[in-house]
Amino acid sequence: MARPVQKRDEIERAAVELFVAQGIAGTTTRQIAERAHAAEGTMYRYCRSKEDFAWEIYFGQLEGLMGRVRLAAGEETGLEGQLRAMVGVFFALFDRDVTMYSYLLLAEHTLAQRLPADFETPPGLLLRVLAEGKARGELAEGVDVHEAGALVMGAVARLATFHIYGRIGGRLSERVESLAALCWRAIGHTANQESKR
Amino acid sequence: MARPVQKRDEIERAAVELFVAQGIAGTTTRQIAERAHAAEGTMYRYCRSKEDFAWEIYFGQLEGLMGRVRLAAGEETGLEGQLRAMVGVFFALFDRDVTMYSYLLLAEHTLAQRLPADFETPPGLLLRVLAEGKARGELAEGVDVHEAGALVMGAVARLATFHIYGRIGGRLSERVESLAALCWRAIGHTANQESKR
Amino acid sequence: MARPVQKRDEIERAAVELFVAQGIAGTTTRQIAERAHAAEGTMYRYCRSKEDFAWEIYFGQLEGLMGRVRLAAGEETGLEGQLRAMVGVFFALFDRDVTMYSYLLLAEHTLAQRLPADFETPPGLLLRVLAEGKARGELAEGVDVHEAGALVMGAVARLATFHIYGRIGGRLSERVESLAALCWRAIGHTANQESKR
Amino acid sequence: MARPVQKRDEIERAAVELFVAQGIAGTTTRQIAERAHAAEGTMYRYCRSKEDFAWEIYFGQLEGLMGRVRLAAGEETGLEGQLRAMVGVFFALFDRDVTMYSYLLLAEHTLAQRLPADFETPPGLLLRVLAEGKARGELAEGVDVHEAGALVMGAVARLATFHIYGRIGGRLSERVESLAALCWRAIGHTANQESKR
DNA sequence: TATGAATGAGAGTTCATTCAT
DNA sequence: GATGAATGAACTCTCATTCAT
Repeated sequence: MARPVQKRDEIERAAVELFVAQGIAGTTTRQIAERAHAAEGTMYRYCRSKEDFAWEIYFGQLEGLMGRVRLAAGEETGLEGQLRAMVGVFFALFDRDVTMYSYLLLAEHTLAQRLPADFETPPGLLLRVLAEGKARGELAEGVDVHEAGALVMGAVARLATFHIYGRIGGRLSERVESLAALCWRAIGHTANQESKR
Repeated sequence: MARPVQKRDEIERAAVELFVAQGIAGTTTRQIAERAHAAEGTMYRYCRSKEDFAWEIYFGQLEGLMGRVRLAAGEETGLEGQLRAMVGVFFALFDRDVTMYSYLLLAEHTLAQRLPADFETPPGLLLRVLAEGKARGELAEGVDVHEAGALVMGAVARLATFHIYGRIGGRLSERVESLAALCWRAIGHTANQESKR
Repeated sequence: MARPVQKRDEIERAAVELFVAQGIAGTTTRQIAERAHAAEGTMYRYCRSKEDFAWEIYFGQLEGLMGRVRLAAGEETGLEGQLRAMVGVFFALFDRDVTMYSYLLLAEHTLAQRLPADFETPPGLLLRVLAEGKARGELAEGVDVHEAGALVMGAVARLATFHIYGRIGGRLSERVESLAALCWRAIGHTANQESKR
Repeated sequence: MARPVQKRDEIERAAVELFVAQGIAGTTTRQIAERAHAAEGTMYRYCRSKEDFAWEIYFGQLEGLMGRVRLAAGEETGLEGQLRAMVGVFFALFDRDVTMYSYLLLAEHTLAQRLPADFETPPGLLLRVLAEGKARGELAEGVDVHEAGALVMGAVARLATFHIYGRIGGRLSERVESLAALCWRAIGHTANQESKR
């Protein structure tokens, strides 16, 4: 009977953009309101505090991302395929919404601590997948799961950073194959693996 | 003449610890003073503003780190050795002072933009070293320099994160060899490289 | 044509209850709306502002009360009877609607100043009645009208307060006789008065 | 070594004056600061919130008052003398500091609820003294303690109100004798008491 | 008539900074 | 050099009020 909700999405988007550029604590509610062409009070219809708002956006997006990553990884049977699929999901998000990707990266240091203890994060899932792959003998001999995980997760995050800071251009999706191959060469068990070292 | 600049170090340390835990904007001068057992006004004998303080610490530490990285890389001639040496410097800092390592990592998103345009950062140096190595034919065929850089830089940063969040323990210095080897298998040119793929 | 001004009463009641519990300034329109099961904007169909609303309720109720007090006092000729009648009216209101009684008491400090200069308030009427009684020789010798008024008005107000805070129970109407007698003993002129002191 | 505390008293006084005139919720921190010739932030060196500030002033003053009332009542042995002494303390406070007296009166409706359960308030003490007097046979026959208490407490409070609103002038201390006598006539047991009624 | 999303002035509070001591 | 009381701009958040539905 009253007017329909109109401003919520704009405010959320404005907030994320500013959070990414200036940090959460460094962003003022006035800046958010201005960028969203809304009044300062309006965002408080959707949250109890700025921190709360930041958290809800983070959690909602992370849940969605994790769902997609799990789905993608689940469709593959081999470790190599799983890694490629996961990288693909991350880079797809990057290409579709750099800002949100950056927000998830940035919020990791601040907000991830508030996640429920049993919530599986991207690094957590990756480490699990690698451990399972190792159990199936798909990891190269002597490779530590955590080092492998750091390598893959780090490569994905860093390549995104390189893109954000303008060191590379184009779509990250186009680099899924080559980056996954790079990683696989480091950690994967292949037929002629034994001849190495 | 005894005890000049007595409180400076305590304040600096307190500040960095809090910056790492809460972000720069999220840390108050009062918190810093309390943790350093100093008065609120004291830090202003050493700087003009909180942001200034954060910047000076960042810049000073980064300069020191870069000096050591350059030195270490300069003592090697081959790319493989250079990479191992650089990883060694990063992990040595981590083992000696996790807080400062974390601060440099965190400040990258905020303060790195204020660096002089010609200042070479860790990723910048790494990419240069990789490019030079590639020119010497030391990179595996078809490997993109930026992807290689993302992989190495990312692996280093992520393994530190894993340590900070308690996924792994021990000293990172003990992992220099294995992590460098992992990276090298992904990107390095070796004799039996041709047989791969 | 059915149900005109449907929500007004509910809103008015909710408002008074909250005003009594939290003060007028301390009560929000949202609280009123919630308690009245109405929308936030609805009360503005009945008034121009919250303060206005508080005032209108106060003035309307006070007018009604004053009418009843005047009527009751007018039916008596002697001072003793007049006082008893007035106390009776106050306590009748208390028993019928504690909330409204409390509201009139509370609003005295805030809203009474906005009353027209010629508006007769309960203490004003009481003092006038006492002064007229004194002129008829019905007040004990040497008794100051204002002190007598303070005693009667104060006793009435305080006994109500005692009830509200749970110090006494039962209906105040049952105490009209005894309290009026108490007061009369203090201030009234009786045959054997001279023997006192 | 830093400058000495200078503003606290001015701020407290300004706050109480405004609280009395406009209520606690109706007074803004900006108004307090202006009236105290202090900055807005200064009051937050002495309290955690405006409500807190109001409470601390209330509690401190009430404690002091109760101490004086108890002392005064304790110096008397008969009920009549005790009542006169208590009225004296109340009126002495009124004459010395009307504002504070008014504040204690006003805050009764709002803040008294936060008092510890075992805290004895003025009405509480009065009722206790009356009950003890009654046990000693000093109360007139058939007089209810609560009605007597309401009469005394109410008379004291109302006379002050009459003064505040300009109905009477002069010092209330000069009325201690006459008001106490009035009250005593209503409730006290005297030799020729039996002849009454 | 009633709703409740939106508003924005202004509230309470924080906090980087200054400066008398 | 060091202190911490004081400052006041700017912050987060509230809430009386408006108005499209």
